[in-house]
Order: sequence, then C-alpha cells, then structure tokens
Amino acid sequence: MSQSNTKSALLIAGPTASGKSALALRLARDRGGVIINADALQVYRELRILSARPGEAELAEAPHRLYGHVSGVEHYSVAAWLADAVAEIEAAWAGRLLPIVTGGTGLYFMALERGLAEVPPISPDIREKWRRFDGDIHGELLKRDPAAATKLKPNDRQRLSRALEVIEGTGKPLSHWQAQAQSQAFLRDVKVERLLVDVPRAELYARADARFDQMLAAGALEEVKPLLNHDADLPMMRAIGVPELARYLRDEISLKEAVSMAKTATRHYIKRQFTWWRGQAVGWQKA
RNA sequence: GCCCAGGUAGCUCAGUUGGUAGAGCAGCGGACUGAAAAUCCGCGUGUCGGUGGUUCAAUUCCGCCCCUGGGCA
Repeated sequence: MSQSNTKSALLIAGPTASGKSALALRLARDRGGVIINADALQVYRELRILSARPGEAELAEAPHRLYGHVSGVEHYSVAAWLADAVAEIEAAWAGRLLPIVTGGTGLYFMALERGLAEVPPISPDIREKWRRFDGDIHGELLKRDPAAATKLKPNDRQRLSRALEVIEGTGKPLSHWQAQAQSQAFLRDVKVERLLVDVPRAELYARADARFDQMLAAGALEEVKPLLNHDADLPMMRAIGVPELARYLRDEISLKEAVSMAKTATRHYIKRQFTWWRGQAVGWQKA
C-alpha cells in the first residue's frame, strides 16, 4: 500500500459478533494498515466492555483509531464521525498506511461512501423543541414539509423531529440538503475494497449470547454502575446491555431477566444488520 | 386416594352464550442521511390435552382418561 499516487481504502463491515475486528487486525498486520472504527457505540469511552471494544492485546498489534475517543455525555453523530473518519483516513495516507475502516454501523459507511447532506448546524433549542414535542408531530410536518411527511411513518418520531428541525432551522426541507449529498462523497475517487463478514445467523446468535456472558464476567455491571445517573436518552445509555443492566442495578428486574433481555436486544440488532447489508450488498465481497 | 384450578401459537395468556380462534412477547421479512446498538413498518393454521357421547355442527356442553399446579388426607 505504499504506491504513492493511489489512495486506497479497505472497508470491513458485518454484524456484531461476526469477527470483524479479528479480520481487520490480521489484514492490518499483513498489509500495513491502521484500523479506523465505524461503530457508533465503540466510540464512547465509558463503554469498553459492553461495546466489545478491542482490548490491550489487540491495540498493541496494530494502530486503532476512533475507539473510545469521545465521552458518552457529549453529543456525537454521523456527521461528527464522518469528520473524524475522514481526518484519520487522510492521516493514514499521509503515513503511507492503508486505512481499514471497520464496524457494524451501516449508516456510517453510507455517509463515507455516498456523502452526507450538508445541513447547516441547527440550534439546540430547535432540536430540543421537536424532540420533546408531544403533540401530533406528523401533522406538524405535514404542514411544513408535506413531501417529507408523506415519506415518513406517522410514528417514526425520530425522523419526523429531524425533518422538522431542519425545515425550521434552515428554512429548507431535508430533501433540499440531501440532494447534494452525493457530490460530497469522500471515497468517490478512491480505490475501495469492501469486505462483508458473512456468518450464518444461528451461529451469530450463539456467539452473541456467549459474548454477553463473557461481558458480565469481565465486569459489565461495574461499567454500568457509574452511568446510572445519566440521561437515558443519550445514545450511550441505549447501548445494548446498558438499559437492561441498569434496571437490574435499580432492583427492578432480576439479573437473569436483564441478561435475557439484553441477549434478545442483540438478536434484534443482528437481524437489522442483516436487513441493512442485504440491501447494500452490491460492491461488497463476502469474507 | 379425594377436592379445587388449569391444559388453546415457540412462550405467557384471552376467547368462542356451540358455526374449527386472537393478543403481547419471541421469531421472520422490510425501511433507513446528524440519536443508527437508534427509530419505524409488515407477517398469526394452531390435532384449542386424549377419547367417547349429545348435536346438522364440539375447541366450546356431558362422561371417562392423561398431564401440571395447589389443597386435604
């Protein structure tokens, strides 16, 4: 990867517990690469165990970037990740290293490859207003941005409030900003190799179950204890295992129930990842 | 051994004043552009424990049997 005038990148995606990290590590050693995280939860410092972040041994074997580099109490997002990832990829190139972007968050890969709408920053007041809006939010959007409203489901509050904050904060509908996303695609003129880690679903479920037990043994409860007083809406607080173990620690459910709920949540997540990648599979090579 | 309560979808249960049944969860499929491990949409045939009887018709009513709880001995 030291040909000076070909910028290239390796992307490794796949469901949780599929062994992406191990593959990335192997390829990083073989090809002189730097591993860049593309997982929405592994970025949070507080979640070393529950987000299955690489451990000391792995970190020592190859450079790793964007793992636990922000605090879960800060606001983080696709946009923030994209900026960080772009900086890391460029740094890798500058150092003649192959950037190996690895993770399970489909949206992050989408942003990297297809670009993200350049929506101007929206004031926190407006954001909060729509996030907390408890009336007919779909009706509100129908009045202000009918096109967006008809595309969205009436109960999809998250997307409805986003569409509302954009139209109110920028004066233009989301579709206006999205139309320009393509041209911003960072990897557009880069030679990209894409690997999709492919593990049968049943095996993945079994691995994920076993992994959660290991997380508990490794101190997952201790990891959640200091987080109990944080706002439950923070993305970090919604990481699989956190709400469930928090309920146990608050004495609302048994540990056994908490574990079972967390394992179920993991299966749901894996299922959604299958759906995502099934729809995105063109251009990705199974590994 | 006797009495009571149950046995209906993978699980927990509802229901049918007799016309072969439906919720939640699980599971499966799908969507996805600043919270994405998030958020949202769709999919319900199962000897209604077994077996006899009554009936045009039984998962439903009646008898017997089996199983599971609980109580009395």
